[in-house]
Amino acid sequence: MLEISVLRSNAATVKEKLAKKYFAEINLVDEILVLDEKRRQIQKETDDLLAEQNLAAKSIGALMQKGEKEAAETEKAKVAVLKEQSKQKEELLAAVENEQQQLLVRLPNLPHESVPEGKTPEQNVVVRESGNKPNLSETALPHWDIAKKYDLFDLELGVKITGAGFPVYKGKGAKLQRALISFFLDKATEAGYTEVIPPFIVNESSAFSTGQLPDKEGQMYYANLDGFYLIPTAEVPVTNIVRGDIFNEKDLPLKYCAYSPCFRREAGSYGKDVRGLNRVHQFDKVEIVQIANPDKSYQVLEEMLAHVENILNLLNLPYRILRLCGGDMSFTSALTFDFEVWSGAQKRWLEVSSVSNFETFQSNRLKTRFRDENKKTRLVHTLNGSALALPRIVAALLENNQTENGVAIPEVLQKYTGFSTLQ
RNA sequence: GGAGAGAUGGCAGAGUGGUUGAAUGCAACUGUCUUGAAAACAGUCGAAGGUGAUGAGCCUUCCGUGGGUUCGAAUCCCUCUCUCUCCGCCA
Repeated sequence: MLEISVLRSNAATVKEKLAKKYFAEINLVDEILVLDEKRRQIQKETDDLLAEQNLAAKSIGALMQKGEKEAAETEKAKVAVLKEQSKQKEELLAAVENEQQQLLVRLPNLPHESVPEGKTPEQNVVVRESGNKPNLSETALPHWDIAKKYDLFDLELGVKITGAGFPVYKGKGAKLQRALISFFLDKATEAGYTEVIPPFIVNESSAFSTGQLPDKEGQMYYANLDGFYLIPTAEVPVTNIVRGDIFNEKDLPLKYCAYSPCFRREAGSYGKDVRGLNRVHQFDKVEIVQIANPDKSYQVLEEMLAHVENILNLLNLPYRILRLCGGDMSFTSALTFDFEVWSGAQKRWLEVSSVSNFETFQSNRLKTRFRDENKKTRLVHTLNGSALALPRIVAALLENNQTENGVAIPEVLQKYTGFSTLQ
């Protein structure tokens, strides 16, 4: 949620930036500002009425003590009138505040100045490409066929148990999942992130604070009996750890990492793009989150990018980094970099990580602040990134490392898997 | 699931109708002292909104949530949520 103060002082700039994100309802900005004007006016009137009442109540108390009953009764009658007026004002105020909030919540975050122009994924900018694409023979198998060959995971079985998009990992395939999770968590811990195991279902407040609600309920599984949502990413519970908190400047940044399964309804297309592990409803992911001083958050973002890049290098996967264009960025993000790995048999790039700075968009909802050097409270910046999401990593590993004698496991993973080849 | 108790500032803990946004202690911050630190002493020390210059000051709101009673509520009444203790069930 954007800060109202930003709209107030920079309406023109805000509109320009929203246009860069291809936001369709730019007129909302003006509507909100009109409401804001109205809100403050009513606020003032309400406060004045309440102040009058408070004074009267005090004087009644004094009169009662002096035994001046009649004078007290006169005052009481006066207060009754004020009370009626202030009650009406308060109701009006609540209505206007609510209306303003409803509109404010619909504005996406403003893109950072470095965000490239563009509307579609094709216009994302490749920052760099690294690693060598494997030379696979024409008979190289896509990962779903490799999985079948070595019995690593079974999607049909998942259909029986749940439905499409819920893989059942088996044997060495399951072990590989566990190995990757441990490897990723160890790397994050080495980099100073505190490991947490959060709840995998969250309440409405949490889903609202990180920006999943309102409007994105379609992406999440919902346990309606309790009003809980299955998390689409660990970002939601982990970022909500700091909801409502005020930190000292010296305590920032806070660094958390967490493994979690992620549940996404992903109402969308079916077909070859979503075969195998390319897109599933439940998958595993290790997430890194930082709560940062706003003056340093872009350094933090760089650090997080370097962290993800390092892991991909260790896994020896060819990857590229994209700077997302305005039109392809998420609602909540100010700047996002996507990491894609090359999947040799499918011959396509697969997104395995998305690293973003949300600036104050989430913290404004979370009410997460810190005290700066002048003891003033300021909103923190929140950042997060996948480090990493497993299914497409597995897809790329299987495809790129396939040989006639099985699939070679990257050396860094072998101490976690306990085997060097999948066969 | 049943019975009881409770929810106050970063923490602990007073406060049961009238300058109480809230005693006191601890923590924290600033200063004095000290070669430095500690100790001691003095002071400061919640948040949000409005108004003002993003200052001072002033006003409003907030003592789990939402309602109610009253001229006036942290304090009384109701709702909900959560926590704790005991019992039951259970990985």
